[in-house]
Amino acid sequence: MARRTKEQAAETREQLLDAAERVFCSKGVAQTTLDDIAREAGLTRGALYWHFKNKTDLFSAMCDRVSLPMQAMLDATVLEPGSDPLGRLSRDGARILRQVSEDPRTMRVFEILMFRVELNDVVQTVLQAEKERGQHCRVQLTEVLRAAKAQGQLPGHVDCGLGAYALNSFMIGCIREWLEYREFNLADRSEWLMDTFFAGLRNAPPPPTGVAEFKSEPTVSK
Amino acid sequence: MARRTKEQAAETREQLLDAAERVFCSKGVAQTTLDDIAREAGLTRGALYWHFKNKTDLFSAMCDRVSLPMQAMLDATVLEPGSDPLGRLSRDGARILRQVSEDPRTMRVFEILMFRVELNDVVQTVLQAEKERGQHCRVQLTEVLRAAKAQGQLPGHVDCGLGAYALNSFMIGCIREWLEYREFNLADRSEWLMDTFFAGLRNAPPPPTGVAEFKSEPTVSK
DNA sequence: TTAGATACATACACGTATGTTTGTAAACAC
DNA sequence: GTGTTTACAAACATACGTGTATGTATCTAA
Repeated sequence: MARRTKEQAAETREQLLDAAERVFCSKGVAQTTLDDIAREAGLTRGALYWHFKNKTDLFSAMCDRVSLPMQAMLDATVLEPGSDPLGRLSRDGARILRQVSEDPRTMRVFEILMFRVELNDVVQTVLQAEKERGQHCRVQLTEVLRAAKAQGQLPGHVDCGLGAYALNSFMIGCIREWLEYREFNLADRSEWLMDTFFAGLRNAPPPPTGVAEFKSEPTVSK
Repeated sequence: MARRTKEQAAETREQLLDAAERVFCSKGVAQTTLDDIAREAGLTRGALYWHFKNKTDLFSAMCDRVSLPMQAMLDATVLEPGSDPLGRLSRDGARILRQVSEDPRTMRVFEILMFRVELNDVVQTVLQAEKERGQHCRVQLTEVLRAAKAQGQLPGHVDCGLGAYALNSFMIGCIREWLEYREFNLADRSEWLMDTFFAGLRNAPPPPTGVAEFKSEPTVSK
């Protein structure tokens, strides 16, 4: 094959990433061969090994294409100050649910991360990064809930760390279950779902007595 | 190796399933070799191929050891009639969260199903069965929520199908996030989490106008 | 204009997982 | 007590994916 211009080479790189998204999504990461991806893109493994070190490197690049922008969006919304923390949290959550259900790339990568990849050595570092992003996100959510409590939007007895965990769990669960069944239009329901969750937080019962705050708990080893 | 009695053979079969649980959980299903499992059990692949047809068969048997009892429990709690549907749902949900965080076998199998398996051909039929169990579960949850609404425990405008989806998503998300981070004692918090969720359902805002009921929505194809 | 770098395609060597076949010692039937 | 079946272990054949080495046509810079 002939050498191509830099722009053309960058384009084939994107084509390889697109092909990886599709094949990973349909066959699972471990089950797909590098040859599968190359052929899906109309190329050979030579092109793949030219642009990426190996399967791990390709997977990492594919995840970054979605994760990095989403991380930036999360950071921006959390850092932005305001007078209605709970309302903004609800709207941002609904926006994420909408994006997952409407943007094909986000949808596919989430589906891969939730169903089509297993935590092992080949993707360990990539998923470790995703895990740390999730942890970072929960810390930020806790801060926002604290601000909401300070402004009287939440009852004083709510454990903000646990509330952030519940919020994160609810959204992850909504995304996962919707991706698995796709029985309804998630975008139309995302606001109701988020509002309903926060209605729960605002009307939460007091925590059980004798149980320490979330943050002071020791990490349970595996 | 010598032939062993029937009881001893049944015992080695259990040992193989135990070993599979451990190795699947630590290395991921696709990444583990049948030789890995056999050696973890102190045996050889000969024993494995004697007791199971192949990796798929072994995986299936391992899942059934946990899924079937849990399915039975769910069915029993849903079918049992009573005067406080929401309260029983909350208690049963908390019980499941507790079991996941306290029973090692349940914990490992959930971890495998959530993080250490990818949906591909080798486990397709098994995961398909799990998926149908989930669907069946949601149908039953919808019925319970309808009963709760009929008894005045829920506002009339709540879409019970969507509520069941939210409940299921919340629990799946709680289990998934707890398994991933294990930052606190889930059993101590399970009741508060469930109560908080149902507080949200009881105080849910009315659904957006112009959006059809959950059940009448067409299935979104992939 | 030409030498070298680039962007791939092709071919090959290697390791490794799988399924199967064969071996074998003990349990069980008779 | 003998034959047969059981419950595995050990050995083998096969296939397949990876990584790398090599080939090559084009682009680019001097």
